[in-house]
Amino acid sequence: MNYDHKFIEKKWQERESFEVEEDSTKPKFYCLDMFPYPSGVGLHVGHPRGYIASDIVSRYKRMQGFNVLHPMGWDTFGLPAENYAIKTGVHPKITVAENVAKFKAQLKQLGLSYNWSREINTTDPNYYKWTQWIFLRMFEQGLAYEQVLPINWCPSCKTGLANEEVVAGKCERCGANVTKKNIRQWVLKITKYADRLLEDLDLLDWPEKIKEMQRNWIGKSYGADVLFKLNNGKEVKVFTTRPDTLFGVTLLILSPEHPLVESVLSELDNKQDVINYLEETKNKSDIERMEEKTGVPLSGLFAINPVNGKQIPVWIANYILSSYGYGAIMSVPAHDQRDYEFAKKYDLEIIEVVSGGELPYTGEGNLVNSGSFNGIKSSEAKDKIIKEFDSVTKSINYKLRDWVFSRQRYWGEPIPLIHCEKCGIVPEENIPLELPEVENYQPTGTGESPLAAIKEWVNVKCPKCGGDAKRETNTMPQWAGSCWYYLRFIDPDNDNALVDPQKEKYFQPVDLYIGGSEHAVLHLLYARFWHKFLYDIGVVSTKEPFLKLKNQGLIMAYDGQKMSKSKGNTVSPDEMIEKYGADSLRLYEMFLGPFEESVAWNDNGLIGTRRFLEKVWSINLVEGNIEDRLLHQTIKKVTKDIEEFKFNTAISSMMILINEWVKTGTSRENFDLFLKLLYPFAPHISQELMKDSDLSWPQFSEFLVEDDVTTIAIQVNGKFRDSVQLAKGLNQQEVENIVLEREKVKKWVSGSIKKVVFIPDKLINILV
RNA sequence: GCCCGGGUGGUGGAAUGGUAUACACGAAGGACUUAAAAUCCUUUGCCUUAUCGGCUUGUGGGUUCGAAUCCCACCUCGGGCACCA
Repeated sequence: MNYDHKFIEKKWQERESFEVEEDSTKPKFYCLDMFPYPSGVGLHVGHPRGYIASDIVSRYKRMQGFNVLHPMGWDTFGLPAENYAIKTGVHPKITVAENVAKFKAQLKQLGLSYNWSREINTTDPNYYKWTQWIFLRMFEQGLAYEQVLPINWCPSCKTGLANEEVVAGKCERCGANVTKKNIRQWVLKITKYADRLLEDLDLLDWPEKIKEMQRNWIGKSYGADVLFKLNNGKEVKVFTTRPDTLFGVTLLILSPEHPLVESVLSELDNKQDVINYLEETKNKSDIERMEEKTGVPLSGLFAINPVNGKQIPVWIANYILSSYGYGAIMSVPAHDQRDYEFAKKYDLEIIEVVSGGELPYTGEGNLVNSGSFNGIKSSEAKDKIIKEFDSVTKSINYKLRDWVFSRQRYWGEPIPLIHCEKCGIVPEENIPLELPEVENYQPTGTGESPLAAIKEWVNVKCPKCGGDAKRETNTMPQWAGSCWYYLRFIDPDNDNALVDPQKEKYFQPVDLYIGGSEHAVLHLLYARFWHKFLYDIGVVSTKEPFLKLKNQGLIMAYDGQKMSKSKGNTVSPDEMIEKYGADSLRLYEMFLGPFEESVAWNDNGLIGTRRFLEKVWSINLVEGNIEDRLLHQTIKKVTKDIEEFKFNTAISSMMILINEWVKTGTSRENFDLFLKLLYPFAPHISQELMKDSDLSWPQFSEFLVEDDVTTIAIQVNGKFRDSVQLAKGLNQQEVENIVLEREKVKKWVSGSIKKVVFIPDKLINILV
């Protein structure tokens, strides 16, 4: 009988279902994939790599007796469906439903063992009711606030963006150059959690790389605030990490957006120059602004250095960020690369205060030109200077910015707030506040979303005073729904609570989370923030949502490029499944290379795993239950490899076993043990061939794993010359006697033996 | 510029101080076949006609009885951050 993968895979996919018991007497294992945004083009072979790995672990854990929660859902708010609606007029709801159906069918074909009864969808009002609920709780606690400030603005998507969504000055979604726009927006106070988000990284079993990226993103710096008095009586505060260089300050520089600039304009000798400069910088995108350092003095204004009373000029410059620190700096050209460039360009004073090297020197050294601090090490001078001067105080700064949370687009969760002239901002507690139908999806570009055009939705009565009021028309960003979805899988149909506390205690945290590393500072940081907030208000019982994280490497196209529809280099899993079967595809994706590294796809590789399964299919069964050392060594190896995410070597060790059995045949009992090893990787064929109905993970025999003979490598002067099979446990003298009698060894050993290095059961090295 | 991670046959890769190139693909030769496909067998790092042997894990140095593996310098590829004071 031939191996008919189509028949077998259909049969077992119809037969198997994987619902998880809510039995708290059994140990649980929560194994989660980052849920996808279902795009219109469907999956390519790169997508399922992570899903296959999580499926292997889920099946393996079930076999070990765990109650495995392994759900799947859909992250369906966002721009692609909305842009498609703008182009075609088809409602995003319809597009999303089609795409979800397509993705689901593709995942099912792969034989992935999801708990489908727990499926969720972020655009379902029963789901986003709770996204809105969390927002309202944040609003109550003052963590969601309204502000009008220049923020990152994508002129192509016509919406504001969070810092995390700007990549190298470009919009993360569409690649357009990001500009600044002054609009009203809702902001979440993620900075309140900066320290906890930083410190709790230590609790996590995550790739060091991702943790480091989050640390850098949070960007905690220790230093000092310094208060400079101006000659007009006003004050400017700056942040510095180098209070030890205070005697070298030759300039005070403000960002063009600094509030002081506006207020001193009339006092300046060069008012028109400054106005021209402000106008010029305002019209530039971030990228243009970063091209060259420029600045202009505020003539007539000077500041007094608090450590030595020295008068220094005040400038504005384009390289000073308004969003970091206080939007102003003390400039020390001798010990800062940027300040040095700037001072050279405008021929400004440079004073060396730390000795140690060519300027600009940014390292440690002894202080010079620093009055009574001369000769002190710069590392010690920091604290001494802070202690000495009242206007210099210890301070900490973060790169992390609060999260700009409103989008001027249609396809997102409505922000459940009402603006009342009398009562101010009033929460809409009648949730879900559903997204209304709209005729025109086109973003307005005015700072309002298309929802603003729907008068009957916008105009409401104030829930507090009953007077005329208007709804907030901004929507939530892409990332809102994915901030807490892992909690909803625990209790997807609960209408009274986000999640039942008992169930939450049982299933949380996620034990294993698998997904791409592109979410390192987006989803993974936002979700940790929301989780910590939910912990604070008693909704969840753990400090962190995801205990262990694994990032799958990308699967590159045959040409070494990233797979994408536009490059036309994608490979469809459907085609591969049709031709070789889901089991072969699953094996191949895991066999390709180390899970966390990116690898190039090659259709031909599938032939190898298909041949392997055909060999498995036609193994000769022989009488008697032979004690099979290789089988038990394979059980040990596969078990260890799954635990360590080394799926490629697990499969290669199974191949070695099967290559042996092709020659020798094996017993029914031994074959069933092997099929259980294969089951997590290739579930359909394994079940088809298995006779044993007990699907538990096989144990290896310690006795059978150990060989009683060993191969000893023989080196002469460190060079490998020969090897010999010997019984285990021989001592050096015994091995030496045997080895020195061998012809090959005699040939190389001439003259007296100086030294012998002996590693029991492994190696002998004779030095002559 | 700074911070991570890599560089091993024709290809994907294995080996994290002890026989480098497991496993797989591809290629070459052979068997079966009227023929082809499939399957099976053999060979397959490089140099040397072959043997004997020598060389080989990006490059150069070092530590060690012994280095792909540890240390130093450099080259190179990939990812992240990027005026964060």
